[in-house]
Amino acid sequence: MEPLHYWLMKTHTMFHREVMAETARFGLTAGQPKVLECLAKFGERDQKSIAAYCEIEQATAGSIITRMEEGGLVARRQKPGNRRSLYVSLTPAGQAAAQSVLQVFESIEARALRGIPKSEASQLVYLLQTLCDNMAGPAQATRGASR
Amino acid sequence: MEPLHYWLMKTHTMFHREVMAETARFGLTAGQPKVLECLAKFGERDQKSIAAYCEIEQATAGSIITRMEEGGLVARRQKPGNRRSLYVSLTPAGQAAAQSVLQVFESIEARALRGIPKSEASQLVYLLQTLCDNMAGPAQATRGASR
DNA sequence: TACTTATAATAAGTCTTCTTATTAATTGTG
DNA sequence: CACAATTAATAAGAAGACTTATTATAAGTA
Repeated sequence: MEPLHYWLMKTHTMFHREVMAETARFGLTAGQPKVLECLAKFGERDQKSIAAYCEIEQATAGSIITRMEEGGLVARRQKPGNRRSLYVSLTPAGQAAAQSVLQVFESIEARALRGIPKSEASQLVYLLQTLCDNMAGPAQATRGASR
Repeated sequence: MEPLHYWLMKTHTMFHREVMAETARFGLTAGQPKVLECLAKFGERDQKSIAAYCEIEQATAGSIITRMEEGGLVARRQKPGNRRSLYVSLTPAGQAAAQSVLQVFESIEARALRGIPKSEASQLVYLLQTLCDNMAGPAQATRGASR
């Protein structure tokens, strides 16, 4: 049987593929759904924190946001007192797209979890979180070393 | 708390990031570890089936393999009786790289699973497989419909 | 056998992603 | 206050990923 990382990759890829199949007809491209989700959930945000949420680099976020700005989904503005950060927010068109994206996420997730008891779905999320915590930690469980 | 798909994305991204941190010093780029894993596990293979294992498109696999061929990791050849498919196999250098990749995969996976009982790790894989099956199935659980 | 359909790979174009380097602004320290 | 260090964004260049279209080969059918 294939190892854990194979299924991690496959599940993620399939989810992404389903999302794109549903959202491409709104004109969204690969990087955009997550950015829309982020802005819908947290509101106006600077590019650095959008990148962090989406698990991509700042430069990548910047180019995706530029394309979204050109497409009229988001707007960038400066806030008084901080001329360094750029704050990104949804335009009305962006809000509409974001709502569609959230619905698509929900419906695909519901479909993926079909037949799985709620307790096991929670267990799944818990395990994934634990994996992330472990990977974020020191490379070796060097018992007391690290930092 | 973030929804399932967020953790799916994050776990996958972190795993990939760790893999690249360990393999980039061998000169491997992002798409190559999975191709090496595929060839190490299954031996000589045509590009279509490599793409299927890696969950990428054929055209993408082609360009990754071209780069790997230029780097001396793999070789392409035709088999008598089939002038359509190209069969890809590891060179000695590719086999060495593949062994390193398999070790890296194993060690990161072990680290990610630190503290998680074996039974729960199996449960995790089972759940991920179920998600894949569900997503591959019909879009609506139309109770008896499908095909 | 000839024609149609299907299959494997490649080509071209766009977008995503990364890394490294640069620029501008902010913060911290002497 | 002036200078150094940090931080946010952008620029540039390479690789990966997708889509659509093309080419060559193979298979199926009339």
